Amino acid sequence: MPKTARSKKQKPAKESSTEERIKEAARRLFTLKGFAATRTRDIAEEAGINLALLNYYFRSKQKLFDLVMLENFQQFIKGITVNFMDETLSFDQRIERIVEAYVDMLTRLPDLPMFILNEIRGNPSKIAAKLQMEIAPMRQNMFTQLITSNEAGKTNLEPFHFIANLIGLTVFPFVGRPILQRVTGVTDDQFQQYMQDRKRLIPVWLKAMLTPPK
Amino acid sequence: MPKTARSKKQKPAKESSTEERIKEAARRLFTLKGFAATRTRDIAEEAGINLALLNYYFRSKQKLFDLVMLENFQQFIKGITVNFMDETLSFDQRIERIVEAYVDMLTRLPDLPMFILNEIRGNPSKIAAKLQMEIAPMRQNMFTQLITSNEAGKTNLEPFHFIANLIGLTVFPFVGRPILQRVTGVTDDQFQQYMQDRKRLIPVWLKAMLTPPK
DNA sequence: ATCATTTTTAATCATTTGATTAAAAAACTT
DNA sequence: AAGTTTTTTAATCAAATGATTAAAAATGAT
Repeated sequence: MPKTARSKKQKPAKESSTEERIKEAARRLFTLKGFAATRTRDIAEEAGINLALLNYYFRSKQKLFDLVMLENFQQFIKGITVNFMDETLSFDQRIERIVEAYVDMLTRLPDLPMFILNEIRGNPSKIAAKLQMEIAPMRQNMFTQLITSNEAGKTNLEPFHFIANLIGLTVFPFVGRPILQRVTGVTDDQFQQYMQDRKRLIPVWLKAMLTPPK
Repeated sequence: MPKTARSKKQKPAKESSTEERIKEAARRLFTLKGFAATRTRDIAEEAGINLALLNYYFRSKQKLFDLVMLENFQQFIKGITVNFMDETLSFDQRIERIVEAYVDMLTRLPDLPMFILNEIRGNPSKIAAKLQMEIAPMRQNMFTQLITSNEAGKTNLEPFHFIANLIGLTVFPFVGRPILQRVTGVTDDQFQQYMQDRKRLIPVWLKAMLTPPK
């Protein structure tokens, strides 16, 4: 048995311990290929360990997946909540921060959104509850701002559209990158530069959408 | 052997022939769960046929998948090309038509984009060539329009951003629907209505983006 | 050094899964 | 009806795959 409940020995924190190596190998493969297409033997090979160790540390493929999934998921929503709940920022500033945080996160972890979207589709209910909990306060906050703004006559955009546009403009280029790069013919470097540009552009666009011309 | 090359007998066109039933069952499952997660036995059950018939008609799971994949893919890009190459339409009109065609298509086949995105990610090269071919003329056309428009000083938006925004605003709500509905708390009916609204809104937004305030 | 505990390995198991085969059933031809 | 072809089925195969086991190796404690 692996010493789960920290027993006598000290564990070297976050080092490249076997356990950590397996988890990171699993994260790479699961995130890239999904649950069904990932073989436990591939994970073992990627981590450079014996197949049995995977089960020794994590009991089963499913358990390992759930663990990775949870961590990926938390990573994914961290960007929004942190910035959005900062009461010292104006609405516009929050949008700027969220877009920036997201572009940075997606630049580091470009496969994350597809992974999340796939898993949510596969298990509509499993993640759903968690998601709703974590995101509830932000939703409340953003809705309130938009609705009062609408009532004041300054804007006239449904919160649904605003959120769809915010996420769509920010996340989609990463999700659809393979198609997008083919269609537009941009190089990897150019793509990265465009993503950086969007940090500045998306907030401007979103603002423009809030006050449509006609 | 199945009579592939139309032999003596007449095949009842598009009826619910066994072959067609298998293909449609396969399409549903492949599109919903992806290649790896779909079992041939599930397809057989969904189609209400014996497992061996799947191989009798389509040789292998992979062959069946490739067939479905190709048809899905053609379906997916049909909407753009048809409308975009219509020389009698203005640029603005083309955008309106594309958005409308896409929203309608995605309303009918909401799982298609995730399927395409997943498969392209899995086989970067396989589909890529086909995609590039089919889309090349449209790309040429749209780029030309945008670049001349930029040079004339009327706009100043990179074609890359324009295309990313067009696809992002149109396709993403369908891809991210599970998340989006949770976050915003809208019902299925409301979602459909919002998508219909977006046919009108997206072209307006895109136009607004082309002429940014500052 | 000796012993106990933890970690790692090779071998193996049991199930799942894509595919095949041989025979039965159905459809069609004459 | 008899014969031929096409379609369908049940049974089975072979490989892949998740998991387990028993023993070896490594690590730590006394």
